[in-house]
Amino acid sequence: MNNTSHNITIGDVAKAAGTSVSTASRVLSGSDYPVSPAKRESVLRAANTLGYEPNMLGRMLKTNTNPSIGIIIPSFQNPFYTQLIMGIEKEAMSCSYFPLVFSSQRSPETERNLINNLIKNRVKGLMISSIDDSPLAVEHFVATGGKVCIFESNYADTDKVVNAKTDMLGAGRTATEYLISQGHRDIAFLSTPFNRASRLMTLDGFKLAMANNGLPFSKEDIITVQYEFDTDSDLYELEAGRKLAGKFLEAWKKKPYTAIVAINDLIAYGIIQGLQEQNVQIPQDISIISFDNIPYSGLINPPLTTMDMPARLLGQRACRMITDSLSSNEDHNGITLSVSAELVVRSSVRAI
Amino acid sequence: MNNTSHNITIGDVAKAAGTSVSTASRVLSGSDYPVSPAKRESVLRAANTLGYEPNMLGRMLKTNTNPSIGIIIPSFQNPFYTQLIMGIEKEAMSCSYFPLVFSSQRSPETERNLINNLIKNRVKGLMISSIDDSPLAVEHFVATGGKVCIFESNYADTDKVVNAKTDMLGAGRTATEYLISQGHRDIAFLSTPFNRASRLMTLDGFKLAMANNGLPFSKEDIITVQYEFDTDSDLYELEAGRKLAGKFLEAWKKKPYTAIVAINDLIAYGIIQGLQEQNVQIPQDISIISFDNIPYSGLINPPLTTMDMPARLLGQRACRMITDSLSSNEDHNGITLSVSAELVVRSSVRAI
DNA sequence: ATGAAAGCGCTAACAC
DNA sequence: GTGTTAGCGCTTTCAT
Repeated sequence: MNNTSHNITIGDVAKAAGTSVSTASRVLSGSDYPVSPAKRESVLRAANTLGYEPNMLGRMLKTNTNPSIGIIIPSFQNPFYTQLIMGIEKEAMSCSYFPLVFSSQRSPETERNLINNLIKNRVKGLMISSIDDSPLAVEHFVATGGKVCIFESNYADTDKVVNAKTDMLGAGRTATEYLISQGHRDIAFLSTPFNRASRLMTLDGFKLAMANNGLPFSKEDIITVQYEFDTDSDLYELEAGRKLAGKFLEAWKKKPYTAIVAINDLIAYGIIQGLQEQNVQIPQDISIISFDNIPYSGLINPPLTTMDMPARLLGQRACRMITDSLSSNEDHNGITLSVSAELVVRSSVRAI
Repeated sequence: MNNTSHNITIGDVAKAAGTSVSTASRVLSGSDYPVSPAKRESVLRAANTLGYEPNMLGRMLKTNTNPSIGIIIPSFQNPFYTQLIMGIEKEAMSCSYFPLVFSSQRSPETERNLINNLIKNRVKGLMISSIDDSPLAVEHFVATGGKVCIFESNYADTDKVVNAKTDMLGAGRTATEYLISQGHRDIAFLSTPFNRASRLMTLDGFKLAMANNGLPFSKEDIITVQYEFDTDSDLYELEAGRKLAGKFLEAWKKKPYTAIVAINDLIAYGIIQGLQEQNVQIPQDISIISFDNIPYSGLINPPLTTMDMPARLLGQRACRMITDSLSSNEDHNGITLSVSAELVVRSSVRAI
């Protein structure tokens, strides 16, 4: 086979089939425009013997459409996002949309570049868990006529997009109430910074549950670690969790905590690891609960009690919103999709 | 801002700048063709005030190039692939190539579709961990002038591509020798089917180490589980591992195994889980070692002794091969890139 | 240094 | 039902 042979085009096919390019196009593009069975057949055969592959670039340029939808997540390392992607992919492919998955690597700049590239490629759908502090890039995307779905961001919800999230207020509340039901009263809340709306919601759920049960809590009960970073070889969350464990150990000297709520499973893994290194037993010495229920949470020591977040389902539903508005061209902006979390009891919380 | 306003093109910019489209193109496309500073300036300003975004579709169609490289992995769920992606991404972006990541979801058909879509989009670089039994799709890709790197596949290596892998023979051997050095003589090898070349290599390493140490082994020592499948909500490997545990328990009745080598960490997690459910203690009752060293392996119970595979490094190096041959247009086909694994001792193997 | 014009591969009027 | 043709947005000869 000759590699230097020029790319074969629809014109070549038409010539070989003895038809016009329009006819060839009509059959090759799957148009419903009528073509006689005979011609159709010969076009198909010609295309086949020539090994014709349609050039999507030409098609997309002409039709000003792009059957892809862009997906941007902060990291491939966190199974929560990975499951989200899988939900989106499944839905997208079933609607013949092409999922284009990118990681911003937790860099706002990379995220902006990614969005810009999407614009340049005339991609019209975007689903994103944004880590940028500004909605500008996303707004730019919608200004060019794109539909977007935001899963998470550091800025306020806007009605120019569809928002999709798990009900973190409810989840935070349920988790905390479970701790309380097991007899815990002195509970610490360990988290990465509250620049993410979702983390704030979780915290609000925690506060609500405490207040509803007449349990006091102070600012000192809320422990955060200041810097987000992406180490090259490790899970960032594990590092953060270990740092959190260190800070908690300090706080523990001043107040007899019996339980921890951790902002997510990965962070919890890090906390547990940090604590165990200091010989604190879980759940004997301290209980811990968190959020996500990623696939490893039943495997670690101790098996983690956590709130299951239906990431796939969320991805699927959210994707449907976008594919819908892409094909119908009527948007669903301003609506907020919400799925709720469910308690999964394992062994990291003990009754006292 | 008016959403129905037509897309602004290079022509619009040229008009606003009072230049020809050629001049506008020369500055906007970053060409090194000489343009007077004055004109350049006015083009830039016009582009900026109009909010011009170059249409990559037009550019790619005209230049017959696509600055993207396609990446296909079997699943987003396995952290090994996830780390591989991260290595590739890093390298690709540093060379201004755009990484396009897809999951075949372990479906050969999906994989073929994905490859075909890449061809249709005139993407010229492909890095793949293939699960297809046939190299046809990949060969088709190279026949259209593409460069490809194969990490893993079920078919024989070809010199039409660059192959990149971890030295599984060496890894299998090292792992087994470690077991032997700890006093183990009756060792079982648990794996998903040997349709993957890499699994076969690992097995060969195992056999080699056994033979070199004068240790007998029979077919019965090699335990596999027949079907690969992708459950919707769980890690396929965990299920497979649990099944493997069941089969091993049977075999154990007939032969006093003291150690297991598992084909990878995720499978090992499943095996451990299955064994622990039957109250077998690890490593007291049985030792286990595996391959990958994914980030969770230090966290599970017991912390897993495993061979660390430098997935990121592999991804990075392999990507460089492809970007190189893409920009230089001289290919590196036929060469095989190999990185070697390293033993990480934790607590799942005991000396006897 | 600049511009006019051809053409990448495709689809969609429009005419027949 | 079929074919001719314009043109999507861009780059790149080729003149000047």
